[in-house]
Amino acid sequence: MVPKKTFFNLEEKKQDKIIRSAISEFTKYGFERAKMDTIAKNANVSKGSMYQYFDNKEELFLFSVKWSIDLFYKRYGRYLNLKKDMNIFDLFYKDAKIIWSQMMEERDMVIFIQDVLLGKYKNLTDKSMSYIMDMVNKNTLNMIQNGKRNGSIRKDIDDNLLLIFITGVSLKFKEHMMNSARTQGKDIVDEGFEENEREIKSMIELLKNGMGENRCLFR
Amino acid sequence: MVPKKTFFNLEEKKQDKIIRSAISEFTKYGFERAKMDTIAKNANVSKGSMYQYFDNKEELFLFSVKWSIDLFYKRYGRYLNLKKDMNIFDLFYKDAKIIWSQMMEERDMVIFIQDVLLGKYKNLTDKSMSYIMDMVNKNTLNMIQNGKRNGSIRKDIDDNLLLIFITGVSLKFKEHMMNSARTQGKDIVDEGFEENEREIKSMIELLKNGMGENRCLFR
Amino acid sequence: MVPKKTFFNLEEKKQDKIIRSAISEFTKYGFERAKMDTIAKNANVSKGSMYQYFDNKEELFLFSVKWSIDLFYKRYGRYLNLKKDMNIFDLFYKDAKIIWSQMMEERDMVIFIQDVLLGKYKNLTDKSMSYIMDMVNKNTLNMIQNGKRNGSIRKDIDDNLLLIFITGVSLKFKEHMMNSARTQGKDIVDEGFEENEREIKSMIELLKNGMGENRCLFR
Amino acid sequence: MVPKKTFFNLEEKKQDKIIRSAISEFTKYGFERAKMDTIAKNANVSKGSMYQYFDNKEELFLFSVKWSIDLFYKRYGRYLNLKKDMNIFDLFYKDAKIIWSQMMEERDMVIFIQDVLLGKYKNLTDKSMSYIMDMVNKNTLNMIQNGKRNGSIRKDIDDNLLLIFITGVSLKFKEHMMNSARTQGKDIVDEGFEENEREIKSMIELLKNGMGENRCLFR
DNA sequence: GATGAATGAGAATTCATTCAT
DNA sequence: TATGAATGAATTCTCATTCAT
Repeated sequence: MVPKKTFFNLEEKKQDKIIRSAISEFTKYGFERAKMDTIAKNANVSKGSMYQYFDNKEELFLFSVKWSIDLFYKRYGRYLNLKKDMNIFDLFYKDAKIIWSQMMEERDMVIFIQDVLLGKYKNLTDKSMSYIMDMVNKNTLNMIQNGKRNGSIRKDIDDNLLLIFITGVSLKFKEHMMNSARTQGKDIVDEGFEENEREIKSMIELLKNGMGENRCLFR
Repeated sequence: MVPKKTFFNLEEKKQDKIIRSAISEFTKYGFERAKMDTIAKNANVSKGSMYQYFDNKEELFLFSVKWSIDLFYKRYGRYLNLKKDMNIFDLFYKDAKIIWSQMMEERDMVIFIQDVLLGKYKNLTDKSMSYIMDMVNKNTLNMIQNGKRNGSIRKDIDDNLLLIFITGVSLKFKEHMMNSARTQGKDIVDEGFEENEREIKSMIELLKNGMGENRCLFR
Repeated sequence: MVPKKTFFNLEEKKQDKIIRSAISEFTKYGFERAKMDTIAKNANVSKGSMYQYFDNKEELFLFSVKWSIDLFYKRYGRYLNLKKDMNIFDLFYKDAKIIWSQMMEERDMVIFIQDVLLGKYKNLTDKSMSYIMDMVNKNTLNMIQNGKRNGSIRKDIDDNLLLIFITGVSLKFKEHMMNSARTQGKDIVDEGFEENEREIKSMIELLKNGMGENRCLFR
Repeated sequence: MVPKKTFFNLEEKKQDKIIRSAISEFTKYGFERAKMDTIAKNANVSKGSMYQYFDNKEELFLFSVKWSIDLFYKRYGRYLNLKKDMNIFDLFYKDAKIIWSQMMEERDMVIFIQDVLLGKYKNLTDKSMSYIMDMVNKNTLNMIQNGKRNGSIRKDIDDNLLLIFITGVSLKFKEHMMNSARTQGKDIVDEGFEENEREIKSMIELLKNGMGENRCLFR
């Protein structure tokens, strides 16, 4: 998962270009059909150079995953963070909004991460996948525990089941949003978001109060 | 997606063996790395024959998907069916139980279907994937509409969002169960199920009433 | 060192052609520079087929070695054999004669074996080289022990040193003969052999009685 | 075979280091698999610099050969030299002893030279190999002629055959010693030599008097 | 002179698919 | 129909050599 140092000697801009080229190719074609040659060319780099940076295609892939997650958190982590009084439902809201806005400028990366999380590359990532899952889950688990403490989350259900519950909804919902974004193209941006916002809120409502009918009306 | 008639001329047992061999290979290695040769050998069939039954690897894959779904419904469909008064939560319960018991004898197929549903083969299945998704979603959507009608599901939220909601939880939860089954090995069967049953019920509770704290106690 | 069974399914003629092509290529260019493609083409076989017969270039090489030795012994072994009363000097004589005549029809193979014995492929063969060395040395060692017993070889010197002594001379002398054969082309055959015979006899004289001056004249 | 003058501008120490690094690499991996990069790194020199010193890998190799021989003769030549009354058997003795002691401190170089002499690099060296062979053979041939003149070597056998005879034994025997040295590690030094000395003397005995039984006892 | 990043020609190897028997 | 040998396009990966700094 670690590129050779030669990679880190490159200008950051170039590093960027290479990884983005890789991400784009992997997302488009999957791991096997992705060609090193194409990745190289799209990054304006020679095939040979790629092998000075990475031992092989798998290294490149694994590092692309790490890079994506890291970048995502570096960029958007602060939005997600984690004020004492923030609860998991706000997090879901913010998270969804971020994903949505991200889809506008970083669609490749977002889709790539989504694919990874959905297990599209299971065979490859099982090894080092823990890295991402840990990162993602730790945060959520934290929120859940906070929520239990401050009374916004019910205490009678195991943390891990709650994690599965929210993660499941979250993944599928992100996928749904991404499909919308994909379909709508890059132009929608704001108008698109209104409709979207309504959906996000509905989802949060479901997370909070479930889909059963006779829920408390006064809430 | 349609094998040649030669395939259907085979004894059913042989058809079975071939598809199961394919499923196992695809699950283990993904589409690209799956080898026709290995699939053939594991089915005690010659490589050449495979091409008398299927035009190419993709056909084989696509048919394997169809076959899996069909078999699944043939076998377990009656359990899922669809009495007028059954609600989606009962469905979830049954579904989960089935998956669990299925993992014992048909783990390859179950995992394969799960992978397909999670989008691992998106690139391939986009074309004809609709087939399954339709089948699965139509059912669920039906239930949702039923539920709304008979008062077990809230009416203020869009059908499709409810679909996403329940599907998301369902997928992730199945994955969780499958991992448990995998870890525990084939021997657990019954003991394993007690713990499992508790989890299923917790999940249904969450689906129904959400994870928020101040839910109505009188329910 | 073992080809896949597919190789042995081939007509013996074809097997022959393939290995001879390999031997010729290895001898001409050494292991690294030898191209699978060329070997395949010269054997009227496709590159892909080569990999149905052998796992990789190294397997092919290793098997070529084994094949050469085996063939050599199958063909000429009987000449070398090993009558009770044959002594090592006769063996040397026969051996040299065989090499010489072999150079006429099997020059590639002979040169190849010679190269292997001389250690040209040391890096590759160290692993399984034992096979040949054993074969060659066991025979010679036998002769030496026989010789000691029947009084044609001095007993005051360690078997292994005698082995080194005779092997050293033998290798270098074969090389010398091969160079002659190479230089003279294929036409010499018989005339060439007269001169050759004189040399062989000189060598045996040296092996027997050494190069010191005051050797016993009555011998 | 001639490095660029830039090479000779280097401190002698550095020249040394570079060539030794090359020798070590060539010996370990053979010419093709030897990497310029590794050679450079082990000599604490940049890959680019290597190409300021040598036109290409082959030049480097060829010069390494020359350098080895020259060094060998510079260091040990005086021991070998060539007093009027020295005979070839003394030479063999000295030679062997030197090799043995050399194996202790210059094992890389010794092995390298041995490989060259055995023809491991035949394809490469054929061109300029004459340089070494000439050097080595001229000496030996001289000795032989001396020996014939002063009565220590029989006159009835052709010089070149005698050359082959002694060279063959010599090469194989050196190889044998080198293997011993390799096996025993660097610590043996003196104890190892006793056993060794016996072997050397046996070899000379064989060279002088041959391996035949009924040699003259009065000698 | 020194450096090490960049290059790309070249080779090994893989495997879906074809096809003669 | 069944077989499995044959094929070659396609791809990964290597490394000597060049060249800008």
